[in-house]
Amino acid sequence: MATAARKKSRRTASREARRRQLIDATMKCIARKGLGNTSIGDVASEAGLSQGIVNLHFESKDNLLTETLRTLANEYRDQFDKTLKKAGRHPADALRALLEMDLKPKLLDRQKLAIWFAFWGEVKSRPTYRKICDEYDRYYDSVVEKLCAEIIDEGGYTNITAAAAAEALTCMTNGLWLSCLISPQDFDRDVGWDAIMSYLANVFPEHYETA
Amino acid sequence: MATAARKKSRRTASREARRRQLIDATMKCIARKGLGNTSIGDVASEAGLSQGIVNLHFESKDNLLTETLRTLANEYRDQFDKTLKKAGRHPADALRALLEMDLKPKLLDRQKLAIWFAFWGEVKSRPTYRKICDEYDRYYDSVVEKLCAEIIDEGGYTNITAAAAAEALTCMTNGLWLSCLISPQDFDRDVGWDAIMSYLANVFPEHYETA
DNA sequence: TCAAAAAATGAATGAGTATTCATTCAGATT
DNA sequence: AATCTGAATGAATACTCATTCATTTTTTGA
Repeated sequence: MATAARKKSRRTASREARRRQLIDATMKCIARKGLGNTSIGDVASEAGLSQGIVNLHFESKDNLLTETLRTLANEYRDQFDKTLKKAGRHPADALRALLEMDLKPKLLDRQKLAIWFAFWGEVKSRPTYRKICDEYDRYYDSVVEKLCAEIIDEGGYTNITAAAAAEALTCMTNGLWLSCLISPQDFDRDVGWDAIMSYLANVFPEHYETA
Repeated sequence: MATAARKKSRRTASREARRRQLIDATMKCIARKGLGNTSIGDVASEAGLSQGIVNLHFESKDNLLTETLRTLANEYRDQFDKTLKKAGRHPADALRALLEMDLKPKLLDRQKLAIWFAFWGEVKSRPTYRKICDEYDRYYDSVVEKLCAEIIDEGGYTNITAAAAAEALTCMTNGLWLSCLISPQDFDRDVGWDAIMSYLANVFPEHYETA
């Protein structure tokens, strides 16, 4: 009947599913409109839900944004750990796999990058964001530095310290993200990969070959 | 008399001086409160002027922000050009000087970094910001790549292309900026410099020595 | 010295937005 | 079927903020 036709098929979902749905909507909005111009109303309508839904599930906008950053960071860490586990025992292979991961389309898409940079852009004025980013970064740095140390040990390299190599590599990937964001036309994944691989080949010649 | 004592010594300034004053105030606000939370009122009171002053001199907030980004970018380019000019003819010296400049306290302070990242964070949703950043970046990249090409030519290096070396170096400095922003406690200018120098020493061994 | 022009002010306007909450509704329980 | 529960709604509230503009202050130059 008339009512059936009008029925909007409204559904209720579990708390966790709704929160995740709203976080996904938030990410889309941030990528499209920027962090500063994303309103709670935007998020709700992106999710196809009503005005009050965000405060119902997250209490405040602040909270929603913090949880969004955490979710983003967790996704990255999961990728990181999965890559590390799959890569096997050889430190040189593991390191290569991690760097490759950073350039894989899945991570290196402008949508996701825009969200990372949106949060990084507020790091100075929002201590919470800084702390979250810092916490995760420390972990990646320690893993990469350890891998470099093992490679240096294996190869008996004296040309470089593990700290310097790790710093160089992590900075390079972060810098590539910025290039991709700012010059998408011009950005070439292969040139990026060449830059990283030629670094490895020059610094750890026993472990990596020039392309 | 009474009026003289009360006189607030209000002054009018030249159009250019006022604009510059307001841009400086904008930068301070962005560093302190973030781009999204900086209001026109904040800027005005940071400058010690009245509510309507920004629209009087810039017509709109959008305009003020765009002009602020341009000013920031111009400042960087001036530094860049001055460094290049002062560095002399040898490409290896010029390259080292440019990289050193990126790590100098003057540029590498969190105040300024916060502003850069604030704008980068909006690049995806504000095409104008992207275009401005892109325009300047292209120039730096071309200079650095040319220097690398000259060094490669001089040294007869076959281990790397100029494009890959330039990409690696510019990415590294940008990545160092991010480290400095996110982990200021932990960040060590010397480790950053080591990372860059060890790269140069390994890739262009005829031109740079290990520290 | 004084009138016209320019600069600056700050109150008023109106659009937008986070948050609240009384009400509605879908689905589970009895 | 009747009742209950918590999810979801969306209008109302109480802000904040960009922009406008009538008015005041300062500068200019005749």
